[in-house]
Amino acid sequence: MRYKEWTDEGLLRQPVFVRFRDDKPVSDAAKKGAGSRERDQEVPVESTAPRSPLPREVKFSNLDKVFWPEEGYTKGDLIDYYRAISPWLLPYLKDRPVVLTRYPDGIAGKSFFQKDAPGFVPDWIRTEKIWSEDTQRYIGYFVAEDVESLLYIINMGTIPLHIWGSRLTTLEQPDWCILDLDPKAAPFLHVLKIARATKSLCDDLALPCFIKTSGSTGLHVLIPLGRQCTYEQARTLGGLLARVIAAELPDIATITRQVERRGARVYIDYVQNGYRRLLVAPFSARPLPGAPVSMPLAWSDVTPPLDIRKFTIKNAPALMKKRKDDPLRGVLELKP
DNA sequence: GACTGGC
DNA sequence: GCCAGTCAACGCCAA
DNA sequence: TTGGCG
Ligand SMILES: [Mn+2]
Ligand SMILES: [Mn+2]
Repeated sequence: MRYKEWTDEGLLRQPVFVRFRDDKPVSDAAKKGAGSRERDQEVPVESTAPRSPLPREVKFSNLDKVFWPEEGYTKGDLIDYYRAISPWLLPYLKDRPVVLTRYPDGIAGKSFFQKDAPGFVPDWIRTEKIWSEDTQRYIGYFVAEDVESLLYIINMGTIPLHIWGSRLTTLEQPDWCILDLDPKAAPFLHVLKIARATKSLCDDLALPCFIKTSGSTGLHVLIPLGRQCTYEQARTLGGLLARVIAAELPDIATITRQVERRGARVYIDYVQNGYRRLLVAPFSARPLPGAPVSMPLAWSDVTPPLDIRKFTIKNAPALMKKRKDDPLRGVLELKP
C-alpha cells in the first residue's frame, strides 16, 4: 500500500477502475445442493458488482474518534491497520460473504451485526444476494474484493469481520474444517497442549493443519478441505478429531456443550462447521482492550511463552512484513 | 454511521 | 427539526 | 420438540 494514494482530506484517490466483471454464473456449484435439505434456492442470483468503470473514493469520517478508550486508539488507527494488513487479509475475503460487527462509537458503545448491505453503499462495492429461507428474502452480503471496499466497510465503524467457511462459487463446500479451542476458565497452557495434540493427530492422518489466534482467548485450528466436501462432512471430521483429542486429554479437554459440565477444561468446538456459520477472519481486529487481532501462527509459535494478546492492530502489520509469508495461507490452497 | 418514520 | 429505532437471526445437538 | 449454545 502506498501512502501517496492518500490526500490530506482523507480521501482515497486512486486512479484505479473497477474491471468489468466476467459475467459467468455465480452459482455453479451451489446448484446441486448435494442433497442437503431445501437449500437449493439459496443461491446467489444477482449481484451489484459494477458493470462499468467507476472511480472508487472513500470519504473517511471521524478519524480522530477514540475507539479503544484505554489505549486511546482511534478510528483512524483502525483504518490504518486494515490498510496496512490488507495484502494479507484480502485473500481470505475474496469471493466470500462477510458479516460486519459495527461499533460506530468505539468498543464501549452500542454495537450491531450487519449482513445485509444498506442501499446507500456505493455501486462499486460488491454485494451478492443469498436467499434466506427463514426470512423469505434475499440478503445482499458484502464481498470485500479490494482494499477500497475493505476500507469503506471499516469506515462504517466495523471492527471485527466474520466470514463464511465457503465461497460464493461453492456455497455448500467449505474451504476448511475448524476446531475452535475455547479456554474459559482453563489455563492457556492447556490450549497450547491441545493444539499441539491436534497437530500431531493430523500428522498421523496425513492431514495438513494450520492455526491462528482467535484474537480473544483461544486458538483456531484449521484443516484445509479444498472445497471438496460438504459442511456435514466437515462437521463429521471435526467431531471425530475433537472426540479423539478429548479422549486423549480428558482432564483438560472436552466436547461437552453444557458450559457447566465443562469445568475448567478447554472446550473443543467443532459445531462451527456448518452452513452460514461464521469464523472471525484471519487478521480481524477485535473489540477488546488492547485492540488484539486474530493472528496466523506457525506451529513453531505454538509453545510457551505465547501470549495471544500481544498481536494487536499496532504491531501485526510489522510482524507480517517481517514474516513475509502468511503461515495460514495454505488453508485456502491445499486440497487433501 | 447513516438513514427512516413518527411526532 | 428532532429523536428513537434499525441494522441477525441460526444451525446443531443433547435432553 | 425444545432449549442451550456459540
Ligand atoms: Mn472461540
Ligand atoms: Mn451513532
